[in-house]
Amino acid sequence: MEKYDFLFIQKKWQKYWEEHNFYRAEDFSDKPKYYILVMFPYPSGSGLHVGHCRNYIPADVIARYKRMKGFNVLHPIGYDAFGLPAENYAIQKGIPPKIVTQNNIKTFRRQLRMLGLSYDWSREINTSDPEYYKWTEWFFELLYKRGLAHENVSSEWWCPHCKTILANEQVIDGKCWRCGTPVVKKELKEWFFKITSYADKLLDDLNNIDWPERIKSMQRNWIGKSKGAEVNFVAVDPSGNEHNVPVFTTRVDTIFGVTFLVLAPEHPLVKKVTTRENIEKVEKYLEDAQRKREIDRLSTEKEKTGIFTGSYAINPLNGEKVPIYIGDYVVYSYGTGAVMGVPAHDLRDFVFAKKHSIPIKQVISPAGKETELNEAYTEDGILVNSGKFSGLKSAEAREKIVSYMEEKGIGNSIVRYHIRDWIISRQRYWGAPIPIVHCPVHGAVPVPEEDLPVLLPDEVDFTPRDSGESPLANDPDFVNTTCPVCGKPSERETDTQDGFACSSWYFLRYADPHNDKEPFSRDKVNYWLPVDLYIGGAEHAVMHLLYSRFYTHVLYDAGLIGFKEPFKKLLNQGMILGPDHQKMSKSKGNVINPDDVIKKYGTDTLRAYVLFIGPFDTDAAWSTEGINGVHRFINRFWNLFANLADSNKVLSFDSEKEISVVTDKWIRKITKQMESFKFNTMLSSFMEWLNYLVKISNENKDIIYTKAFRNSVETFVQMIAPAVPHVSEELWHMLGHSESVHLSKWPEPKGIHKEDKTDIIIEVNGKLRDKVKVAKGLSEEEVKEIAFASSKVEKFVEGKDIGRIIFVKDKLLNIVLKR
RNA sequence: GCCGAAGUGGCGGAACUGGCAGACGCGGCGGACUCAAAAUCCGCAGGGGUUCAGAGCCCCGUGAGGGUUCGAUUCCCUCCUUCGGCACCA
Repeated sequence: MEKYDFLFIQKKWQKYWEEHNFYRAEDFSDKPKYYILVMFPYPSGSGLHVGHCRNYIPADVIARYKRMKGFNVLHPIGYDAFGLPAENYAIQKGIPPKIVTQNNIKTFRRQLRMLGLSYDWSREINTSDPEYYKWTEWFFELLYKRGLAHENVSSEWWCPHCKTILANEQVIDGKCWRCGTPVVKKELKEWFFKITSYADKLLDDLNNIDWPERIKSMQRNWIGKSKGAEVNFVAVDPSGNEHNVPVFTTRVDTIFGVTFLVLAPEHPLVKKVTTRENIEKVEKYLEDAQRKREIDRLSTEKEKTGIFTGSYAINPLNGEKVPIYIGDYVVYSYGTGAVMGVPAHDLRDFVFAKKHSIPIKQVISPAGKETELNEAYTEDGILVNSGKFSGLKSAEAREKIVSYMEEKGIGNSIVRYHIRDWIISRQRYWGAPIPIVHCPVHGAVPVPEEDLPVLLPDEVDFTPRDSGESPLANDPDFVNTTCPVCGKPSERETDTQDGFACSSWYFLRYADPHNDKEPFSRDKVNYWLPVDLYIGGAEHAVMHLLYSRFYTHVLYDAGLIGFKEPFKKLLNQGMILGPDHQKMSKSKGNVINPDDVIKKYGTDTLRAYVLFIGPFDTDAAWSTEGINGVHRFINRFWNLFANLADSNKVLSFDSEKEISVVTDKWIRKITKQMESFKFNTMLSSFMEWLNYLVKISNENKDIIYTKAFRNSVETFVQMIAPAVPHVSEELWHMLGHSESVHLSKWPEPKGIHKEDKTDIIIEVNGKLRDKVKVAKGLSEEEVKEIAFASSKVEKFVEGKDIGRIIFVKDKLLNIVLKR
């Protein structure tokens, strides 16, 4: 018998598939389309790791399965090649990023091919290729033309290690998302994309996509919509001048309960309203607040400190005079930087009021009358002490009060968002240039479309700078140009685009990757998109996944595509942890390299193990013993099935029907598991199926020569082919087929009926007491008779009164005793 | 604090719509093969009790407590723990 030579087999079939152009996606075929996409890799120097496998292998299984089911499958791959690590590595080694990236891509390509992934390689893309980034630039201009890109001088987060400005989404816990260095504020001129004008659309359409709730809730959170009102309080400064102080509130129904006002320390009014006798204390407080912020911005200590300014403000609704405080629990960048204090109905205000002995005035009550308050009552209720609004319910009061304020010109309804515009400028070399020319006369002018792409110069010192200036600024050949409008000497924009700009549209390019006239043909994109299934890590929840949705919405509004949401269904794969249950990292020395695993066990074992390791969307630890078990499984079916290879003996036994029944059962079960992405239990099913086949062939050596057994084996091989494509292809041919198993049709159950017996569970008081094998379809009376004949049942029933009988046909009989 | 996910043997994890808890795999134990070991193959195995022993039989058991139900890992309530996210958001 032939030995299972996995390295030979995988090499042989990978070559065969490539030579015969398997897996090419056909534009506009008659078959139904299925677009399955994995988040494309960043080609780092360390190559592919097992984490990639957790995503790419299951995706490939689905792609192969869908092909067998008759779909026209698009399963593409490419490289998210612009970005800091390649550049940093390049700086370290003195090699241009372009070369570094090319080398890394070569490694990735080799490793991806080794995994036997069924990509359509003819559609491979690379975001750092001018043929690609030409269109990244083109989209920048599209956004610019649609009024969605603007330039602003502002103070934003800067990573001192990466030496670039970051978008808000890319600052995590006050640290750079890439390198973990604490960020600082830096004032620079930046380009912004107006994602804020899509906040509502991005929020609303979350309801129309099949994504994990976790990701949706993170996006909702990030967009952070809150409806409320802006109320104009009037502050009176020490010289008697009046100043307007708008405050933002979501609980305008509590407005009659305002007993103080708090300004953020940075609020410009602070200096104006502070009275002479308070000025010293206030200045000290501001200084302390400043220092505190720098020292521990992340402190969980939430003491409500504050200080009185000495001045008062008028509540425009009831004319009451309330003291103005300064407090650092008020954030200047959110809302108006000023808050009305309603201690009776807000937890923080309550604490603040207690601390500063400010009166607490109840205006909301659950029952509609004043009650004793020991803590803030933050629920909705019925208004009390609220003038003509008393007696209204909170929700109604909010509407009435807002209309009243609008009428009087003292306030209005307003919607606030947490999300801010997306800063696109990066002060780094290795990215897509921003296609803008700064003309002394015409200002920022987009580069004419026919002149795109603005090429990234090769010969340049790409070391990043602390100055906030891009390395490109030091290349006169790049910088100096003429204005596209007037021809006057002008300077190019030297910042490059955030790498996320490149990845915000790559899934569209796969539909038409070689188009040099436009980013994609509308027809092709409308044929292939939206993506039916997108698989990738959850870490991109509010970065890539939000930006891509934004681009897609913009393209829809621009009439370039016929759909608003890019990814119909999203799945997040779990992480693969080291054998020590820790995140894999070089420093911990617990990194598993796929190359080594393949050398030892072959690609099919790696694939099967990654599928078997645990539920697809949860983290799982790598186990050397675990992979051994899976390898053993593959060897076991190889050994059994290979027996049939050269034989054309055909025998016939009575037990054949049972084999067909079992085969049918597994077809149904495995298909279901495949459809619901339960790869771990799918592998278990194959193991059980094999255990059955082994068992019956141990009982009777000749059973393997029956038609039913051979059919079961062939069905097994076909169905496991998406998971372990090489060994199944080899066995399929050994079993006498000349066409690829991957071109065969996914097996359907033949509808062979199970034996007409079934196990019925007999319970007494809901406890299992006996199990009987009976003919199917027996009536309650018949089963009852059998049940009461059982000695096991009798023991529990004897001498007791029978209450009722629960009967589930062909399944269970429960005898309930009277108490 | 808020939002989300999850708690099942020694371990990873199964269980359809409320109906046999622990599939499958790992590790463990016993046996076969072998001079021996490895590999391979066959078998056992939730915990406890009863029993000389085995079969058998009984009790307990899905984070804790309560509820609904003939019957709950599954549904409801309260709580605890772990992980992930957001966080003075007014």
